[in-house]
Amino acid sequence: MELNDLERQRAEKVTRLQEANVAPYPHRSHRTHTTAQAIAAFEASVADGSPAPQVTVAGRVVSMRNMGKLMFAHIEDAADRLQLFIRSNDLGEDAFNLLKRTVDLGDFVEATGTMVRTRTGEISVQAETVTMLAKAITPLPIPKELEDEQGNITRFSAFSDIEERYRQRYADLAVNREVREIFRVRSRMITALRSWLDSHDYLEVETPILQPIYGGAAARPFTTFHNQLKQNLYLRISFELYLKRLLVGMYERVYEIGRDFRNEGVSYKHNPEFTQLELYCAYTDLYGIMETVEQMLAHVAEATLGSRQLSFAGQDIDLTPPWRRATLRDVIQQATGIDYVAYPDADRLRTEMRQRGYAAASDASWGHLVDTLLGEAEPHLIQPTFVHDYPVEISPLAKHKPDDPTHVERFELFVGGMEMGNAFTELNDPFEQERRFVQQGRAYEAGDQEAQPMDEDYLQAMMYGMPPNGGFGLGIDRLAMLFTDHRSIRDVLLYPHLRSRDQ
RNA sequence: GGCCCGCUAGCUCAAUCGGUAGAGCAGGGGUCUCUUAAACCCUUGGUUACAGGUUCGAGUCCUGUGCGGGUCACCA
Repeated sequence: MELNDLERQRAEKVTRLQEANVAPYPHRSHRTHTTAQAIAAFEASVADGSPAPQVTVAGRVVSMRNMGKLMFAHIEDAADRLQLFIRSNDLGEDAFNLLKRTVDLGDFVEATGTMVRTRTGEISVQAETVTMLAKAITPLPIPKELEDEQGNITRFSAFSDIEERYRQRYADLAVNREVREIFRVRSRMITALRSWLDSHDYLEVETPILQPIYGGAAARPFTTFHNQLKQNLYLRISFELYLKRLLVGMYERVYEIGRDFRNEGVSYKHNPEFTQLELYCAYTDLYGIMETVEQMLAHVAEATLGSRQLSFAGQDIDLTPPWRRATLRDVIQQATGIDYVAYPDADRLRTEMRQRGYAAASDASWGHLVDTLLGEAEPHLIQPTFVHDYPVEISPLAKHKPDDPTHVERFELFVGGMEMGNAFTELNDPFEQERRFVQQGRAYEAGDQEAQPMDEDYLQAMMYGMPPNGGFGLGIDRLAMLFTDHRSIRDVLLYPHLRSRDQ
């Protein structure tokens, strides 16, 4: 370990404790109360006139005010802070002086004593003993805080360097309480999703992450290799094909929450690995899925935030069903003035787009150009909106509309200007599915690296008969962004992907 | 990948036209038995991201590299 000056001073304090026969890292704590429980116990004793409770509390030292033979400190545990009122008289001179010479901000300590109210009215522990639980060596950037009459907290020189916060998330979490809350919200949100799905007869399953053939989405995969089997493998880009095989196997409602991996650009809304919910439901279709999604997410919002209304990027969003439904054609026409149906091939659509001042890559297929146009509309889709009826070219796993073979029964869900999810009436005709795979193969050979490879085993499954069904995929990270009002996916990932830094 | 911005003490930030690298907090030494951004006195701490260049002299100007942020492209 290479230590800087401050760390060296703290390491010396470890030695000082050892010399005084005090363990700097004792095996266990003897906490009897969390800080909140200690305060509650004190208030209860005041209410019924019983003697003030004796407690042992534990936590990280987050502030200290030393006054010679008297010391005030706050400790913080997972939820709250509590003041320690430490007097030389109560501890004994030796113990008090040792504490004074060895304790730093950031250390974990335990204090035993009686709950009291100090002269300024703050509920505190009047400590009889203060024990080191874990000496911190690297100083944590714990900011000073000022709380006004209304309880508003002003922080001074808070740890705010974005890069360091991501790289050393433990330090970020330790000193920025609101960051801890983000991940509590995220966890509640996922719990609520599971609970809703479980109570609607969905079975949670797990499917392979290491796959010999990837598929189910338009994306480039990560590749890896099994040494002993000498087998090339891909990290999954979606769960879709494995989940739909389970409908062949007579489960009617299945879902999985897990990680997808896509070997693509990193941005404020893309991380190389991200969390996805996919669900499949037999005997329903795209329109049934719309209702499922509305009900589910309205429930999740209430269970997580206590409301169906939320605020994201300065805009009020209402998740109360029913949600707006609009065709892709209408949405694009409203945003760009272009009716893509009137330009049914890539050359004509490209020309029209360029005339109207939109970028259109020379090598882009018609489907990609339509997708580019959707990108123009996306930022305007603030309230929850099901954008439905997509061109078949960019939807190889969806069933076409009964009256229009050029479009499929598919929607993408947009909220807050972000794409949140994607759903189809799932294709279950093995002959049609084979033609779509062949078409994708041609696209791949033509240079589309996101085209999906043929999956013979998936076709085999479908040939045994797959019930008509609807499926839905939801970006959990993006939902977390929405629920916590953060515009960067990195803010809702505990450990976002970052480049390695030179040592 | 293109373009723009950033990187200075443990943390948050200064540093004028290119002229001795500073402050607050944290740390160390003191005073102080009801403080709460405690206060007061003294004080340690720097490869200015890295490598090179221009210059008598570079945190500052130039080139390159790294990392991050933004944006465009890509990406359902």
